[in-house]
Amino acid sequence: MPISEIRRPPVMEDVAKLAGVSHQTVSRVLNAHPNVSPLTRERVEKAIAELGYRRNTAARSLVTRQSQTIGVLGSDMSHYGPANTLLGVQQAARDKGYFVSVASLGEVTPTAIKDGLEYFMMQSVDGIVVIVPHEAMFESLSTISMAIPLVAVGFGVDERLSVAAVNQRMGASLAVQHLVDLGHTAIAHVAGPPDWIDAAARVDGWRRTLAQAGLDDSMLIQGDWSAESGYRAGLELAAAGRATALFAANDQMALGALRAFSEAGLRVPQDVSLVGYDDQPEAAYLVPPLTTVNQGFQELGARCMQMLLFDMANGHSGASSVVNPRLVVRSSTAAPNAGR
Amino acid sequence: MPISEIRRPPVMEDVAKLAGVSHQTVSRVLNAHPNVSPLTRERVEKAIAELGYRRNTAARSLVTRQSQTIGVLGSDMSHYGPANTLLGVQQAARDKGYFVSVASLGEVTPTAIKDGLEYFMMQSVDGIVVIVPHEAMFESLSTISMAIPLVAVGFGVDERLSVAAVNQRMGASLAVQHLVDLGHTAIAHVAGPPDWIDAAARVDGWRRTLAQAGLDDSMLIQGDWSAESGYRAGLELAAAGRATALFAANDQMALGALRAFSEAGLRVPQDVSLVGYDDQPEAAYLVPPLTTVNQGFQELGARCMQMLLFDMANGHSGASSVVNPRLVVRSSTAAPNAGR
DNA sequence: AAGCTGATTGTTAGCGCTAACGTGAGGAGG
DNA sequence: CCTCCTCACGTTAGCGCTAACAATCAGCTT
Repeated sequence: MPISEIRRPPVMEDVAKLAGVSHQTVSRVLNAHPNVSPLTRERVEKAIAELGYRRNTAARSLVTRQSQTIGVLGSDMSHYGPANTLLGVQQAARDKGYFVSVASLGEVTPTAIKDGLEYFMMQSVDGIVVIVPHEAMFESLSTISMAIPLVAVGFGVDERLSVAAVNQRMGASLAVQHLVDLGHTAIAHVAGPPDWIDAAARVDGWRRTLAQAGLDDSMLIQGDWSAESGYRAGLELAAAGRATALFAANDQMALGALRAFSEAGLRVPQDVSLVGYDDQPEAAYLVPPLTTVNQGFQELGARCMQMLLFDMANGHSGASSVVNPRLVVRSSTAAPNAGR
Repeated sequence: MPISEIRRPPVMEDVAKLAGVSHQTVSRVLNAHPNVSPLTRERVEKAIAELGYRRNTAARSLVTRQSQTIGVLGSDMSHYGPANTLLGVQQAARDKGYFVSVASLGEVTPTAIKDGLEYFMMQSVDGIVVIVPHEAMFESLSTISMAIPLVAVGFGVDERLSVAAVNQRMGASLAVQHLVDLGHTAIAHVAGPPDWIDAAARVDGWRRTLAQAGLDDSMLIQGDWSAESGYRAGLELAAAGRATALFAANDQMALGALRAFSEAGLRVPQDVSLVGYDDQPEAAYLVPPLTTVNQGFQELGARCMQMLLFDMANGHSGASSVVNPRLVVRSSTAAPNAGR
């Protein structure tokens, strides 16, 4: 009697039958095992092509206990930095033959983080990349004992965690030192949200560089990454009239400050110098073009994957990989009083 | 003899043993089947909690032939629109209890697209969302017969495909009509890359609205979404000195044009009015604040998931869902010659 | 009291794949 | 000429789960 011709995706057995071999031989061909004769291999490959066979990932992971996917846990993906890091990780993962499963945290709380990680454990991902640059994350992560290799991106260095990060303190130093070198002595800073690790590190870098130069570090204004907060900070600074330079913790806040200065009748860079952070593509097209700090996000993602693969092969390393940022000087910075 | 205490994740059988029931009863509890006595349910739940049991997704998908994940195929995720659409889809998927697997196309070619889709088929995703707003994608998609429900985001409407999109023509019309209403008669357009569907639709909207008003549509400049291309377009326009208004196909190009106008000594909006597109958060903080068109990306993502779920339940619908954009008037637009 | 009903639970048989082991043919070595 | 080994394959036994079916037991009906 004829087997009913239900339309269902071909399985290994179908390929085996067509090639006149056992399903195990098909498996061997698929997994590039050595002991298969070239002739058999060829026949199997032809059968695979003919049927359009694709190996069932679920069955495969069930038995191998590996899924060939890495989970990326992120938050605040609407921000430039995290979004681009994700892009970099994705690219790198794909190059290494891994699938990428993404989970976005709505809010950064220990509970949400735990849920996110559980979500990945359920999918039995082979590794996890965490792009959640918040202090809270750092703490949560240390308390959760993970059976799965995990690499955190953008964290401060800590031996309990494998980390890939940009040296934020150095980036901030680069920016502030540039202003100091130009002769500025009253350098303000609009910071990012204090619970962001990167933001805190930039504040720290700003403060240290100032201290080294023997300068005052009292002009710190709290921002939240948004252009709006930069605008408010700029207004405040213009009203106080003390600062001759502003280091903004990202380009968007710099953009906001730019508008505030413009409204207050302050010219950039003649009356006040301005440095951003991130080097978003738009930074070069502001009026005036923005001096800023470039972070290599693509490279960060690649390094991250590299570390993850290492940890996956050799167990947890607790290593860290630090990328150095680069100052990009454009025309929003000049010597103080240049225009007077 | 004692069973060896190898550290391995607990399985259903372990839970069953602890709760004194069969593994099938555990399965029933997990799947919220009706006929389980409250007492048993409670004991099973306690056992699950105690062991920290998590159901193995691979085994589950193997037998149910569903993976509870939807695949998102994207390209150009570094752009504001696609990135935010992804965010919206992710959010929506998560709300509906689905995992999200992301694949990014390096280049938009039929081969790459086919690879991307195969990649998802291998993972046996339950549905696919495509965020690739290129003409090429549109064509490729129609030729590939898909066994898996698929929704395309941001495409033109086509009955072969289920589509969720923003009405780009309407958005462009809104922008251009606003300029016309202000009294402008020489309205230029910097377009996005011609192979982007959205870009083409905006050009079309610009052209139609102009035609309706009996105005000239010869001032079309080709851009590529980047601020840099907007800058070049602005320079070109300033040199020609004919246009009194510019409609840029996105905010970044508008930003570039802004700088070009500033360099050329043209004031916005007194000498030339400027409208952007996307309403990125920064748009409100440019100098001057940018009039632009807001697209609801979150909502787009939600609609998209809604359609996908519908198609997953009822088979391919070929339906389409269109979101209407909104004009946001700020101070980069004014009546022509307002300053003279 | 025998039979029927429905609710609750257990038992069995795979899903498609890989790892471990089994087998037979052919060549090397004694 | 027989053993032993190697290569190339086939056979078998699960991986952890769900769906289908079987079994049990209480509460009714007739």
